[in-house]
Amino acid sequence: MARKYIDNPNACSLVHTMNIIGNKWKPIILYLLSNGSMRFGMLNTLIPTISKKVLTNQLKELENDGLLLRQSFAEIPPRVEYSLTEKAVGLLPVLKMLSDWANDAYPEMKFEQCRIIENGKKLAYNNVYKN
Amino acid sequence: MARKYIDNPNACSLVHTMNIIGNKWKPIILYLLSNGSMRFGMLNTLIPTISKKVLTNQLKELENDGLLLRQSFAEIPPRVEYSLTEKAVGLLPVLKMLSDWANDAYPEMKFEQCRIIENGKKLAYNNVYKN
DNA sequence: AATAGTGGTAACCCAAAAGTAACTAATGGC
DNA sequence: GCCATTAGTTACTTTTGGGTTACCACTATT
Repeated sequence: MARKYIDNPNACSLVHTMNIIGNKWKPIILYLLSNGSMRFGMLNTLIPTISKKVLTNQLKELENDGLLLRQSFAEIPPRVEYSLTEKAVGLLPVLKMLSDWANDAYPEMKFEQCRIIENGKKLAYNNVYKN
Repeated sequence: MARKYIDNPNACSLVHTMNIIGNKWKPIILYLLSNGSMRFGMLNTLIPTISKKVLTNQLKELENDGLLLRQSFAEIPPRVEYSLTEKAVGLLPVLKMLSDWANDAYPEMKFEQCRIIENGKKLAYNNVYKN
């Protein structure tokens, strides 16, 4: 009687990956931070539809999972910089592949080019997220 | 005054990808089906912790997004076979990279090897999911 | 004296996702 | 005549994720 093997050596780690980044906001956060470190308020501005509470929460979880580095400066008003860890940097090419896949698999969707411009101090990215 | 560009040409398609596969069950379903087509009951058995209602739902969504092919045979008792579309096959290497990344980034987790064995007709995979 | 600016937190609410248990249709086998 | 079998569905409950508003601490600026 023949044996049939169903082999998923990767299913469990895949589940883990999805637990870490498979939600509404985290891939975007990682993508934004791939441009370099960024302050909390900047992230909040660049993702205008996220609430502060949720952004705080996502950042905390990403930090706990070792994907983000959080640097808090003792200044007034406060300044907190978030940046990617090595782990997270290793994930970027895969995220790129995921988005490339979508562009390829759903050409009819013509995904927007999310180019966001900061001009000078604050006004420019204000302009952008107002649009 | 220097302009600073924050470029995410991929953010939107990435969001789309996450909407399609970024949840608890879908990557596992795709991974299981990468071994070939499979019946509803088999999927239900191999993912013992999913409820039938949710499995039905996930399969329906995957089918609607063009990742799964559903073949229903007019037999009694009913037989329904699910298999991957070309789109989904194109996604497999990326899923592989995601799981490889987790294995690499979290070596301390020592993810289980999810090897599931079907022996003959039914008993074997019964044995497996009972464990 | 008042206000703006920053990175949060606390209390509360809501909708969507997921889980549970019972039920169905149609047939073959006992 | 009765049960097992399969791929669901239905109705109901629970859990989760996310959203909203208000508030705080501390200082520089007006």
